[in-house]
Amino acid sequence: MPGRSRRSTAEISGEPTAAPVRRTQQERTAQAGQALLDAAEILFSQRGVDQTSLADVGQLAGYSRGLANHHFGTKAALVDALAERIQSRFVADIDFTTIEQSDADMVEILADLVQDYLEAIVRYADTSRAFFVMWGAAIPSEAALGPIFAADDARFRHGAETLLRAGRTNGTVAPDIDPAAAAVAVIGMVRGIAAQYLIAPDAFDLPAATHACRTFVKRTLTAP
Amino acid sequence: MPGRSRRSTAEISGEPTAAPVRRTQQERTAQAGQALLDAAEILFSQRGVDQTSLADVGQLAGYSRGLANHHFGTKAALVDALAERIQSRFVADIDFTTIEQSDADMVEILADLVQDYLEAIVRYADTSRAFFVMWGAAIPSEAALGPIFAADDARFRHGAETLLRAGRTNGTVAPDIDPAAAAVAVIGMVRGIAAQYLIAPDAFDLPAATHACRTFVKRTLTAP
Amino acid sequence: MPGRSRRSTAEISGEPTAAPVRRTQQERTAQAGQALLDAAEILFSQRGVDQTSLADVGQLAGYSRGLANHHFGTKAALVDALAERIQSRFVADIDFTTIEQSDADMVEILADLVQDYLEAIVRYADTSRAFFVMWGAAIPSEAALGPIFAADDARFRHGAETLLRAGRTNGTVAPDIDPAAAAVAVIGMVRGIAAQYLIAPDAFDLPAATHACRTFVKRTLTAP
Amino acid sequence: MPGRSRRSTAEISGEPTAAPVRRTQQERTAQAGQALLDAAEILFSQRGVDQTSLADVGQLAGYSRGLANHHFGTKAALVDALAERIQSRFVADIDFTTIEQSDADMVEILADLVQDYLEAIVRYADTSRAFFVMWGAAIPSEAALGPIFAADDARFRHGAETLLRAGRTNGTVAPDIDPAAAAVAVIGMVRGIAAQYLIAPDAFDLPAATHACRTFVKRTLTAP
DNA sequence: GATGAATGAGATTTCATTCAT
DNA sequence: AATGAATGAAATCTCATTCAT
Repeated sequence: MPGRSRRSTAEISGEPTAAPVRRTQQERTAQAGQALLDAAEILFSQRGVDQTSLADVGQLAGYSRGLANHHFGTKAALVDALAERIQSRFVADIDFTTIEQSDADMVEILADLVQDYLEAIVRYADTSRAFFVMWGAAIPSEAALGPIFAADDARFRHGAETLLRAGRTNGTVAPDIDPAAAAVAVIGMVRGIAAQYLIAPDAFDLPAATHACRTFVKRTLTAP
Repeated sequence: MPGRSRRSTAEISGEPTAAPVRRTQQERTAQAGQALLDAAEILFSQRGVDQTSLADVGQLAGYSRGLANHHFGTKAALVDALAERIQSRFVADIDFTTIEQSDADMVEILADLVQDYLEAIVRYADTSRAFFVMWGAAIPSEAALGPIFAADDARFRHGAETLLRAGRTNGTVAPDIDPAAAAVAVIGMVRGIAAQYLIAPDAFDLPAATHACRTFVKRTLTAP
Repeated sequence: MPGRSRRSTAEISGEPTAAPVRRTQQERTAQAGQALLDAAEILFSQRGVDQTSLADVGQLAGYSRGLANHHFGTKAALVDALAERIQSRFVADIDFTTIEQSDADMVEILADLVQDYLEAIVRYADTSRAFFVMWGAAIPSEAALGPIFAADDARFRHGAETLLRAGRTNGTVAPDIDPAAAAVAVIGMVRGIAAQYLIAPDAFDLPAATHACRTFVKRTLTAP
Repeated sequence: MPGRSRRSTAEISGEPTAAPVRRTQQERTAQAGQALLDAAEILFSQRGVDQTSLADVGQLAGYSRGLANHHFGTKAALVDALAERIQSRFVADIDFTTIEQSDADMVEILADLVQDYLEAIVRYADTSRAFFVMWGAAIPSEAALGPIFAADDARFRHGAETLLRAGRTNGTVAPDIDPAAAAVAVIGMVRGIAAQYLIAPDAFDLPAATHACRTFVKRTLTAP
């Protein structure tokens, strides 16, 4: 999920948006759609996907029991739409083409991204939890969500791998590092830390773990 | 999940066990219970917890539609029992009291455990997937499974932390490492790699990622 | 249904009519109404009344999801309107007052009508099927359509009875025939043949059955 | 439908059977199944298939809202089962092999069957109406019931055709009659009369129509 | 102990109808 | 006049749970 850059200011309210003045049909529809996704996000984060009914979503959004189904057609479509929205909101806005030609310290950049990600988990706890709930629901081998989250994981790994490859080229990443394998490990580390945190937020010191995570990235990957 | 030591020989059949020689009632009950858990493990790994009915579990186990409920009382009890069984089977059989007095290289031991864990994921794919499915189901803030898996995570972290603390004492772990925070990161890394693998087993090279994971552990934690 | 005379040229398009030159509002409304009925006819014949939604009707007619309801007010009104239209289109254009004074062979006239009817079934298959679908829907004792189709059946029987009565008067129909009862049997025969055909058009030879039907009428009713 | 021989004494109660003492599971199930079909028969005859919910069926049968679905799995299965039951109850118990070698007057036999059928319609009005309701529901070209009732019609036609063919062989049926085509007409006649009657039982004199029907059969088919 | 029939709550989904544009 | 968004009732179907055998 996250990976959003530090200066991002996007807002995720977390509260069902009260419907203000309405204009065109299109706007009404778009507004309803967002309110429904906001509601789904909260409910998924609290109860999980399967324990949330479409009627609950519609009502928390301030609409009728039937609207969620009317708007999305099926529950699967709602889940897809929410996954899509979270992913697009949190996709790192990194210009990889620029990076590939840069002389910057790629390890430092990666360490910052990792830190951003883990800090975003706390800041956008509902959204993050909803994301991880869906990520977990994607694990069963026959899960419909599987391909969607597999693609998301792949995109993330690819981003990290690109950074590492650029770092090997410009000499800031240790040459004996396998970029693809290290990307799996780094993405795994942040996802695994986030999941532990979301299951039991008070069980450990997240800032300390975030710092440890930085240390892992920097000590292991920096060119000697 | 795993963390099981290399020499472990525990069996996870994955198939409904054919009933052998008949013994006492108690043994028959225990056997039925194990067969039901075996079946639940497979179904959870394939479809997830909510998409699996108790009737399915009973029938895949080779018994009646009603047995799973009769045996466990409620579905929640079955889920708990399975979580319990997987956790107890995979608990690392490490003698921490011995370790604490040892002067072995704690980083090496940890690296081996990490590798064991990731190799076990492939070997016991059904069991592992069932575990991660339940782990994911524990993320929603109101999830009944939350405390169970929070405790499991804590036990794991505690094991790693104990190792690291012993390593700092005997000088094999870098003194600037925070054992608790590093434990979170290491456990996160293996769990996160495992989850990525289970969502899309063919998306990356797991042995390479396992090697990268070892590298992270050794480079970051080894005393200079 | 049918009973239409051979020279009838009424058109039943079956396709959503493409809107031609625009005229007055009233004409546009009437045109939309016809297009909606055309669409309903096709859908009823394919799926039945209850499996057809008003939105489907509007869209097949080339209009919006909402128009069918807007135009007819309720679904029941649309069904009534379609029943009405089919019945009025197919009403036999026979001048009974003329016939009653005629000395034509009434058995021959009836046999021709019967044949016309069965030939029209094939020619206007969609319309016919829609009619029989609604006729079937009129059978339940509490069916709203009951009275409508009861009246239609009665009109048909009355037509046949009038012919037979005239035939008895002018000596072309056997005197021992009960006109009312024979009318029931004749109408039943054509309706029953038509229904069998519509349920399984390839199950028998309709022209042969039509010929057999003529034979029944002529042999039974002709005065000796 | 009918065609049942005169001496048949099978009972069709038409009232939800009060559940008496229960024995084995199998008997309980069979009893529930019959009670559900009895209830479905009544409801279908009153309201039609689509206006009858599975919950209504269960409750009229004296069971729970959920039983109809539990027992039959889907609504389509219930409809099939009822169609099957009515057909098997009313299938003419005629020994065709005997008939084919007989010297009996086949026209007389057919006329008796036709009369039996129409008299059964009145005697078993609920069952008959339920049958015709389903027959009507089989008319839409995409109806799932289509094949079921097409097969039933075909069986009936085949029975009549066999009689006529035997009659041509033994000289009791007019040689210029096409057995297959005449069978379509005869079956059509009784079905069509029955349908008219069920739509409006008071609109005409059924005994008179039955007599007319006999006349049609005898005058048309008897060998000169 | 084990089976499976029966219950009934709850979920998704469809759709006629109402209402705002 | 026409569109289509939104509502809410109702239907089918699933399934944990209870109960009789």
